[in-house]
Amino acid sequence: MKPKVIFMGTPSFAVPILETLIELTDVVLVVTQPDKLVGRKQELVFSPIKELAVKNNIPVFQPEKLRDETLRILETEVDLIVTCAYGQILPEVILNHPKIASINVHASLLPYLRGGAPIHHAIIDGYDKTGITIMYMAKGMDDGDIISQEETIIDSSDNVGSLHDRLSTMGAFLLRRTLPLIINGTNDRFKQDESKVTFAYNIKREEEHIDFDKKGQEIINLIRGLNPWPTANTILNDVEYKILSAHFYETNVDKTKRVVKEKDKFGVTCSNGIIYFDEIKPFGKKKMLVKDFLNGLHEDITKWSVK
RNA sequence: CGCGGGAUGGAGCAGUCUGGUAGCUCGUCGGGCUCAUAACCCGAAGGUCGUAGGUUCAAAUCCUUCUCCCGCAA
Repeated sequence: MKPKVIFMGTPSFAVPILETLIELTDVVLVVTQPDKLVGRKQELVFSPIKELAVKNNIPVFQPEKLRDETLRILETEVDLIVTCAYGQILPEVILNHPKIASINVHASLLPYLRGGAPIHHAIIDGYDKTGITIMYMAKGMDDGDIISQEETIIDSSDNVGSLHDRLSTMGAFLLRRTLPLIINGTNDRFKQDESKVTFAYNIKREEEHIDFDKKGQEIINLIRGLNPWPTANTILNDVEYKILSAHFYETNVDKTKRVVKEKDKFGVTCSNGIIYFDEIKPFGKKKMLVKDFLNGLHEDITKWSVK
């Protein structure tokens, strides 16, 4: 007899988790964020989790505010609630509802990086490793007891895209190993070390703007930590450029924040060297290699302002 | 009809306001120079200027339609 499960999640990161649950358990209800009008055409788009649920004929529940619409869940008898990147806080009545437990799959090594953007901040904040935590849910944000963890090294070639995909797969594997232990009650359970807590809040618009007064490695981490989404930006000659990727050359610079150009590459000076751009996206254009960008440029870029 | 940007040889662009021979930087191919080269020199191929229609002696350029791409906002 498979355990009955309610799954709550929204983005593509959670898809392998739900796939694993569909295989190992009886998923009786999927809760996900409401469909959104998206893009220039304002098309109504299902979340990736809703797509998967519909494909598997699983009922979908999309409350605008879960806090005010708990009934549908409370009247569904289940053994477990599993969440992964759902996007809303769960009221305590829901956490306490399942017979066995409410657990969460979180994309960091808790107590590090509690919050909504752990993958981005793992790179932006310069962590050398991160991972997946499966945990009991508690009232506070990501502060419940830890059940199992698995770590991965953050490579210098990693960006949010590669790390996201790796952690997403890891999350599904860790859940596959941990779930049977939870069901038969033999899982570990230990508290988070509150003295080591760090936070990974959602990225704000202004945080995407590159501050060239900072050190090179910090800037590179920001660019990597925002690629492929939402991407770092800078304003050159009063036009916005998205910086998709770049590399850092440490050197003494006489003064900061100016454009430098050499042969087929260009960049901007920072406090301890030069950030050379590799892939950029000028306003209104597609992303392109710096080499291509310079080919089409017919003016002295070194006179451009940097904001 | 939410706001704005864009579409020109394989890539990135200029030319559009002020209609009059299709241009630039690369790439590709051929040849040359060189011990050699991603360097340099010479030459060549490659575009119905996103679509459809209109104005005109003449449209990449002016007017109208549609399609697609990109960013923002939600």
